[in-house]
Amino acid sequence: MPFRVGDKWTGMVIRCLEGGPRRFTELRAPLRAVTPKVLSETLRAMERDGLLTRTAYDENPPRVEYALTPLGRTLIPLLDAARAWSATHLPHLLAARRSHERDAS
Amino acid sequence: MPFRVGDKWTGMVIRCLEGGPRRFTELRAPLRAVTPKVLSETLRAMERDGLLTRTAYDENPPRVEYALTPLGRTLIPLLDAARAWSATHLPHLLAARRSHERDAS
DNA sequence: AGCGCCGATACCGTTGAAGTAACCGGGGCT
DNA sequence: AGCCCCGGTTACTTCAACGGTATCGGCGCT
Repeated sequence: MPFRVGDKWTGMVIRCLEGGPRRFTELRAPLRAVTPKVLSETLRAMERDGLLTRTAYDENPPRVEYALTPLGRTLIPLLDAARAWSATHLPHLLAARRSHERDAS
Repeated sequence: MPFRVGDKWTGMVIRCLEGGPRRFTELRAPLRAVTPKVLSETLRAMERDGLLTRTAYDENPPRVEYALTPLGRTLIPLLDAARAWSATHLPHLLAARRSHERDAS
């Protein structure tokens, strides 16, 4: 794929926007670990790819809202599928990994 | 996710193994661009995670077969879904990207 | 002896995503 | 004046993935 849904943050941004538009700081709150720089890079890349829209309101304090486009929403089922896979199979994978660590030790 | 299906090669390896076990050089052939080093790194990581098995036959010349485990096969539907998404929506995404490039120029 | 096959491994360099820390401007509040 | 809020930007650094080239060991073939 020529773009990275597998980016560290793209998927989580989509999850946060599922329920409707969110502001920059509203995105930062649930994603504690993301720095403003990385978040703004992620958002700009997603806007460039037509996955979300950025709307600035000329108010005070400034307000900027990010919202998924229909194209962005088409990714939700894929994320759901990935999440379902993780719920079902990730324990097996981690168990396999641990047993290999045991072999090595 | 704590492991990278989004790795550059993991998905393609799964595709190549869908139809049955393959040897190291049989994997290299369809994946022309992959160097032996990167392929063996990918395969070892996948084996560690229980996605495939490695079987060495003590013959001459040496023969090693890689085969998907049941766990590895559970990823195939996800790859199918990703491929279907690409077929349907990737053109839209690329079109959006191009129109942003035009804005910038 | 020299060469090739197979399945790698060693060493080293490049690249790009991600993280860290600091700062900015415009407005309002005290 | 000094501080906070919001929505970022800039410069610098770190780190793992990826890639290129060279090489290895065991064996057989000629």
